[in-house]
Amino acid sequence: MSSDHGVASALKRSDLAKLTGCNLETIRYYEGVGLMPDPPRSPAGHRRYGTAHVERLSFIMRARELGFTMEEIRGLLSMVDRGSHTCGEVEKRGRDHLNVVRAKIKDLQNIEVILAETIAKCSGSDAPECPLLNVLSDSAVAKAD
Amino acid sequence: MSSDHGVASALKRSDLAKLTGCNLETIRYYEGVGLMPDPPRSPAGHRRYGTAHVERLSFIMRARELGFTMEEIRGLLSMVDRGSHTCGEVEKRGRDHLNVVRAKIKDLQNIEVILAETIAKCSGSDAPECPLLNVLSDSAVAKAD
DNA sequence: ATAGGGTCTGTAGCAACTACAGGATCAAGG
DNA sequence: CCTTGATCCTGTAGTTGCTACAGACCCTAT
Repeated sequence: MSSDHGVASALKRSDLAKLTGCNLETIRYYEGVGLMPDPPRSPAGHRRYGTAHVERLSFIMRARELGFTMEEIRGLLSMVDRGSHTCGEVEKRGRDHLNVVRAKIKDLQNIEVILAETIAKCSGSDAPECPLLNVLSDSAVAKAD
Repeated sequence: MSSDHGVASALKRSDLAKLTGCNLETIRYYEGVGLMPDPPRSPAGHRRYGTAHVERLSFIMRARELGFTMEEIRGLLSMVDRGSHTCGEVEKRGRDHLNVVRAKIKDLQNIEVILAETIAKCSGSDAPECPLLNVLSDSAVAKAD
C-alpha cells in the first residue's frame, strides 16, 4: 500500500469524465448545482477526485438514465447523505417517479395512435390534400385515459 | 353583413388566448419566433387578431399536442404558406416524427420495466437496505431494443 | 525555453415557454 | 369629466439539464 489509501486517488476532471462517461462540463455543472460536492484542489486549483466521487457521479447518471429529475436525485442523495433513508421512503419516491413515467408513456401512446391512424390514410401523392394536415387544421386531439 | 366582412374580427390577445386555450404570453412568444405573423395593431398599438390567426394558432397548438417540435411546425407551416405542400411530403414528416415518438416510448418502457421490477423487490420497511438504491449504486441500466 | 495540451473561470446558448416589472391605454361607474 | 381597475404594451429574467465557448492559467515533454 503506497499512495492510494482510501479516499483520494487524485483523478483529474477528465479522468472522472472518462470513468463515468459523463460530459466534462456536466461535472462542473453538477458541482455548481450542488449534486456533486466541491472537490479538493491541487495547489494550482485543479480539481482532484477520488473513488467516492466516481461512485456519486455514477449514481447521479444512473438516476438520470431512469428519468429522475435533478430535484428527485437531490432528494435521494440528501437522504443517503444524512444516512436517514429507509427502503420505505426510497420506494415511495421510486413509485412516484414510476407514475410519472407511466403517464408520459400514455401521452406518447395516445399521440402514436393518432399519428399512425392519420398517416395510414395519407395517399403519399403529389396532391395538396392531406389527412394529416386536416387533423392539424380541424380536429381536436382526443385524450384517452 | 355589418362589421365582420372576412379577415379582421378585431380580437384582442386575451380573446385569442381564450379561444385557442393558448397561454397569453405564449402568443407573443410565437410571434417573436416567427410562427405567428406580426398582427395588425390598433391606433394605440394593441394587437388585433382575426379568424386566420385563430386557425393558425390552433394548428400550432394541435401540432404541439402531437409532439411536433417548433422546427417541425415551422417546416409544416412554411410548406402550407408557400402552397407548395404535397400529401407525400407532409406524410414523410409525420412518419419521421412518428418514429421519434415510438423511440421515446421505447425508452420510457425500458425505464418503466426496470423501475417496476426493482420496486417490486422493495420491502417498504424502515431498513436502510433498498433494492432501488442498489440499482442506482451498482448496476448498469440495460438497454432493450 | 517553448509548444501543445489540459484546466480554470464566467458566461451564453439550446428548447419552449412562463412570469414578472413598469408603463400606457381602455372601459365602466360616478 | 375623471377616476379606478383591468388589460395591454415592452423588455427581460427565470425554468430544466445541460453544452460550448473565450481567454487566462498551468503542466509536461522535448
